[in-house]
Amino acid sequence: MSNWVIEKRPRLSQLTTLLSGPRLESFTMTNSPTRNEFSMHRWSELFIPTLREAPADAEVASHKFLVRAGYIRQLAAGIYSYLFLGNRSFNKIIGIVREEMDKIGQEFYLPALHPRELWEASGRWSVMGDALFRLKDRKGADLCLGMTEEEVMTDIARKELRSYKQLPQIWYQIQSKFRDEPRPKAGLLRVRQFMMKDSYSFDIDAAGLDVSYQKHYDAYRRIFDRCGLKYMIVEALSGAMGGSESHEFVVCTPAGEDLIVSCEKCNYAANMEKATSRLAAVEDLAPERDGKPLEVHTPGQKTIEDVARFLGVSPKNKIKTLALIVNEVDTKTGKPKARDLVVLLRGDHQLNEAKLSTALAGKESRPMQEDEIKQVFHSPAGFLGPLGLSNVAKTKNGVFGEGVILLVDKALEGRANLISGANKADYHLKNVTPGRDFEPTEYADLRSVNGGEECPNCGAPLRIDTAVEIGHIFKLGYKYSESMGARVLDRNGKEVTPIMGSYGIGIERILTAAVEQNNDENGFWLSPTVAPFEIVVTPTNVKDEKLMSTALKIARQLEKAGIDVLLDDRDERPGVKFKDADLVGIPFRVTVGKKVTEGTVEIVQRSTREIHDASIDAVAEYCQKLLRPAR
RNA sequence: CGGGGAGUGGCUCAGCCUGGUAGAGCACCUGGUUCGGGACCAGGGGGUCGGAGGUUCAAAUCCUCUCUCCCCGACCA
Repeated sequence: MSNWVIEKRPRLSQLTTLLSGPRLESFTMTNSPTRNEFSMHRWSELFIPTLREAPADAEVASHKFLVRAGYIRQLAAGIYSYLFLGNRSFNKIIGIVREEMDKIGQEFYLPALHPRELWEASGRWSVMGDALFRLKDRKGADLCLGMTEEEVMTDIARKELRSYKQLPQIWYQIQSKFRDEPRPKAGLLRVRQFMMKDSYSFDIDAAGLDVSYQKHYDAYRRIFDRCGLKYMIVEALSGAMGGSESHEFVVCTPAGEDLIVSCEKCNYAANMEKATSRLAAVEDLAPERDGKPLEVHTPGQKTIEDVARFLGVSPKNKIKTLALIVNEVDTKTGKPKARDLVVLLRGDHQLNEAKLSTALAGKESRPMQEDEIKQVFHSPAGFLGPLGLSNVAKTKNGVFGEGVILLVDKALEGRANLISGANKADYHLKNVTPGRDFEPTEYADLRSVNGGEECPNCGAPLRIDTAVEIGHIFKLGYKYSESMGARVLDRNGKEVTPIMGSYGIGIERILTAAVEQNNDENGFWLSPTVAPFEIVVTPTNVKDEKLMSTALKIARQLEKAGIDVLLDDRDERPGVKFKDADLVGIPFRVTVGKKVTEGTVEIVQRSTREIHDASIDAVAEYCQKLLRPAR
């Protein structure tokens, strides 16, 4: 019997003895250079259920390949099990995150199950709506599953932090998070349970927060670099409540759901919720007659395009009028109340709901119903405009006064002789000039950027890409520390509220993005730093003792060199083994085949398909050289 | 929540329209021949046809209800 059979891993019965015995610590399963013979990873003994075909319900590449490669299996909509390979890759990603985070902060492990009271203290019990998983315990008390851990972290801070001397603090954890997504999709891209690294910083002042923020910015770059991702850092919306700065780390891929605006020339990049652009000048129409608003008959012309065509003008000279209702809370009674909101945009522009929400200090809005429109405009939809609105609200110190809120996009500021609806069926108005014919409550940036518009920094054309968000950092400000009552004494013995930052990384999104970024028709490849194994050693025929002993020898050499190696010792035809090796994401393959008689084996790079011949004794050295750039 | 689609062996699917008691390919098990890109031959195991109710002598197939999954939209610090 050849020696490789003798050295097989112990059977389960032996294993039990080993695990209960004193050698427990030597039987670890991680990538350890001191691994013993027992821990050699042999494909024939592992559970790596590869599939020839993708499941019918998989659409995006990462979903298809992660299932086919035996990384994951679906348990329910948006809930996945990670099998052996998936978990290994996962743990490597987490390892990198942990190493880099440990350089700037301290790891905690917090509960996933939170009491209602905590989320009521921050106000998010009601704000989060259906996205929050809620449950009751046996006593009927309300609990929820954490989506993020601002509340828990801030709770610790408010109970423990007393003095400026204890600041700054950066606390992080790596934990399952739960979100009851209305529509989970695309495999691991949008799920209901996911692993997240989340960290929180507590500083005495804004300058301190800047430092904590920058530390995260730098750590995130190191993390994503080490994971081998090609990513972008873009400006993001910091939220309506007190936030001042925010960046998203994104990977561009058609499977993504975020829209990213970036400049082709300079380094300007922002997500759609935040992006702005410089607009090319538009020529205003010449005034007609006396230049005052003038009714024109426009029978049945309801859409912007209809009217523009009918009157022979560009949509850029038209005002788009949107009728909305804002949900407010009455400051006196504390009861919810609805308020009319009219938004004006240039005819060819689209409303950006995130920007609108910012302009409304975070309040939610919805389109008006037909009867509400009638009541406010005394006109059917399709012919709405700002003129004739009664009781338009004024702004005092940034606060809206009583009346209808009229928000006008900045692209309309300074324009003249525009066309708007006349608030009368089948009529529009010419010569409408903002500031003269009507006074807005406020001008604001409310529109979405279109591809091809000019970069706000340098004027070069902007492009729009879809992307996956893999990390997000932002300055929270005082939102949680204030509402939950975290206070410390400063240098002067005065009580102050610490300023916070919050920072997240989606662990499965790193894996997903990597697969999206690196795949072909046969499978995908990962950076050696996050691949479940760095090298797979593939003897083409396991019944050939010469091949098999050589393969085993090489695998041992590689392990001794500290390389994470998988030995494909299955009694399968070479084609099957090659196909599987191509599929499962391992970046290098050592093929032990017919060239062994000449004393060489092949080293195949999965990404490029480059083949290098190496002499059997020099394989380890060669592989180390290949792996070095990634490590 | 609105619209669309799909649930039949582990995977991909056929059968349903026109009811007669379930099939293919792959995977799996045994034996044999093979062995550098998902082999071949022979034999074999495996299915409450998503669930419940109804119609019928008889239901994967027709009817009603329901559950689940996928896609588009709404939604999404």
